[in-house]
Amino acid sequence: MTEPNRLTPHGVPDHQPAAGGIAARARAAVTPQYLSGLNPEQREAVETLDGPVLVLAGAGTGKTRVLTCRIAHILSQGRARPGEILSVTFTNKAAREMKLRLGQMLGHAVEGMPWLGTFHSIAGRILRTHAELVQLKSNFTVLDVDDQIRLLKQLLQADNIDDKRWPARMLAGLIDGWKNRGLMPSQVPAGEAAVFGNGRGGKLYALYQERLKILNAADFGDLLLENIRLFREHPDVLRNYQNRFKFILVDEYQDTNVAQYLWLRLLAQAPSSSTSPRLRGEVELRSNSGEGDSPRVEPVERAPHPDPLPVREKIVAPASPPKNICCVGDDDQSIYGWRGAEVDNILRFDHDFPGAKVIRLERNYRSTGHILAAASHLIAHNEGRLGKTLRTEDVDGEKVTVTGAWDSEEEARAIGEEIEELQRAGHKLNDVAILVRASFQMREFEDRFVTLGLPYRVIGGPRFYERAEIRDALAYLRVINSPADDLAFERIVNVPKRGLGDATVQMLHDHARKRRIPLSEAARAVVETDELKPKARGALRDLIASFDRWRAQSEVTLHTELAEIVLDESGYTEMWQKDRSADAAGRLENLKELVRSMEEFENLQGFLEHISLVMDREGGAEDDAVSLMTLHSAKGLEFDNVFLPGWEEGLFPSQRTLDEQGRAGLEEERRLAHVGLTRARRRAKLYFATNRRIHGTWSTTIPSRFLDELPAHNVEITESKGGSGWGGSGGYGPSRFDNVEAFGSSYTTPGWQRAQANRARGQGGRGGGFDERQSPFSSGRGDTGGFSRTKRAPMTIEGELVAKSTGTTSEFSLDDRVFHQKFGYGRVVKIDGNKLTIAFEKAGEKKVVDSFVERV
DNA sequence: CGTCCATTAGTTTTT
DNA sequence: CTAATGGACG
Repeated sequence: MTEPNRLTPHGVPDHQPAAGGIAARARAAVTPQYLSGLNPEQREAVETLDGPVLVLAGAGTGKTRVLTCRIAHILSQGRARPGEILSVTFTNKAAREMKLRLGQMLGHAVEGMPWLGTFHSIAGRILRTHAELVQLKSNFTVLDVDDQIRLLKQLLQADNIDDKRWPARMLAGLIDGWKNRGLMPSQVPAGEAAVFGNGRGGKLYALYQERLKILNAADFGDLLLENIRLFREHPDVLRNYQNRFKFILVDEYQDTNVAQYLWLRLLAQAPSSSTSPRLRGEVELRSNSGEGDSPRVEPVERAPHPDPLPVREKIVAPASPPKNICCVGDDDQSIYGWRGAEVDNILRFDHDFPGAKVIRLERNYRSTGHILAAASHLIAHNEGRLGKTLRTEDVDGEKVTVTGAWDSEEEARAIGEEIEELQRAGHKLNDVAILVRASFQMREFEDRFVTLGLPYRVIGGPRFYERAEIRDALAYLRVINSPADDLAFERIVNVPKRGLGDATVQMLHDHARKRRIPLSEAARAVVETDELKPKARGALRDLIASFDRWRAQSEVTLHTELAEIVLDESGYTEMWQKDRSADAAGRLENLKELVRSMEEFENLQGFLEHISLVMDREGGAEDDAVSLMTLHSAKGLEFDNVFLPGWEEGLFPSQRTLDEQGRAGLEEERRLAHVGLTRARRRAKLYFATNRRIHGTWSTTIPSRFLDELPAHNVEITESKGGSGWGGSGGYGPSRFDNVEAFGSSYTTPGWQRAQANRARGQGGRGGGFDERQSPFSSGRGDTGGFSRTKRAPMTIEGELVAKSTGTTSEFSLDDRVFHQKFGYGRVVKIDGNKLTIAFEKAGEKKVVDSFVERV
């Protein structure tokens, strides 16, 4: 119906012929062609080159187009050369897409943008050029998560910390969190450092950093953090970059964490003459907290909303002309808060960059009216937002559908059938996506699709370079390239099996530590002694000889050939060829792919430097298949038909997020729902199941509150097409539980009984309706403020009761032994109306509402 | 040193 | 219920 309008909203030349470079075009017309296709707001965002600009770009409003056009504009106006534009994205995919689009727009006039890339790749690149200044060598290794954990395990062992009680994984998470917040070991608040390993968390962080330096390695967080340190300790280096970058562009600004923010801030400061007070401020800040364990002077109080750098306001004097920085983002699509992203960064942009111009892009070119209205109405329930109103000129289209299913199996069956129906109606499977909250939901769909013979592909999952076989292969190459890479050496010393087990490795470690030499060197020495059993000694000798041989060959052989030789001679390929398991063939295929991908790089060194940062596999999208992915990985994508299963309390919004992040968590979940809905161009279909198996046991669920928050006018309740259903009733709506009731007396499962009990206890006969303002189902419910609803199962946020059930006093008494679905068994220690404080045997003390526990 | 069984935990994910 | 990890045994 509206195809033409949707595809090229304003005749925007998405695939402009590459002919006649920008210069020609600029000369030819008053309005260059790349500008003529933009709407007024987009155009303003592109043409406002001076000073700070914040572009609030809602879903589907042409964000990437604005960014690329802006770059084209800067170049064609002669305001900067390609090498003077810093343009950062979060993912390689986004960076690649921008490069591609720029190429299309500019033809071959520009030989790439050297400073267009991800935060990490650009920071890493800067770091490599000045590695010595931060105690690294320019060929430092970027550790993957696996190496990181192994290194931490070693530290824990050396410190005699029970890694059962204090898992290395947890410490890795903490350190990552600190790095995300831009905190060096000395800056970690004492209280936080103490939570790990009986107060040794901070010390371990410091030890870990020390070890990294010895190993000539950096983890992902370091790429930014060490870069920040570099800039702070060496103002001359910083000034060099400040001068170089005339324009800074940032994509997905809502996802920046504190470290990225600080990094940007440093670069965005106006380049200053040598003795700028601002710069001195920066330096002093550093020298205060200095290296080693000098007393920490700078203030780091960071509650409740952490100010990344309290001294900041003094550092950046608003007086100086602000840098030309343009950040593009959408606060409503911030879904990575749990990973350290600070929505705050976008919310306070004009505070940080005084005089910033804020431009809103609100014209949506993607979705139909109903979908957009549903998404907008839903997200309007969030409090902490800058506020945008998306609008479309598209037709209303089909209403968003909500379908209830008996259980997750039926949900999968129903969606499967709908997809087949779409297929029969001539839709491409490539235009269909299923977006789930959590990956465990995918299984059911995969099972179903396999039965149906419906082609599908899973997006996301383990990344290419995270696969064991890829990391093993890389480890071999790393050892060849850098013999001191202990982590790599340790990884492959016994892969494939050579009879060099823990005992041998342990002894190598001892030796290496005593002599302060790398493992491979220790191995060389130990082989000369009789400390090892002849068998192990022989195996180790062979291995060392192999590495010597390969290293010699690497001087004269093409790196791709070398890789083949190594994989072959080490017996690694053979190991997988012998493997009879199902995925062995795929692994061999991946190894081939790895070798193929090496061709893009000059040499081994260059390949290794980039592999961990830019390697991601682009799965063959050639075949027509349904896409199956999490909501998170769907960001930035769009499909004609989007299925959104699992809209149930506890799953979506995720109870865990609510528990851990409270109100902010709920808002983030809601943004996730908003992202999900706005992925759809033509059809958005929501589902909830009444019963779902979680950790193997069935439990009854309640429709998501987000369903209630949809505007009734744009939503249609449909019947499950899955068959067995609930006796063909109207599905979701005021009557649906009644229907179930007639049906359900034959059910005797605990889950069913619990559902009955809950209903009887004044949760009402309705699990929900739509927003009452417009809801045809509403029956005088309370407010819609999100938290104090009455017909909703009580939910707790941060242990606080956010939804009251009835006002009656509790039927529980002190010391009662109770059972809670989530927390298990416990004892009542305090009663406050219907709020109980219970000491759970496993989960500790929690405040819960009485209707969620039963006496046992 | 390697294999097999038991125990345990169990969102979201980029770089 | 499953996948992954760790400990005990051969």
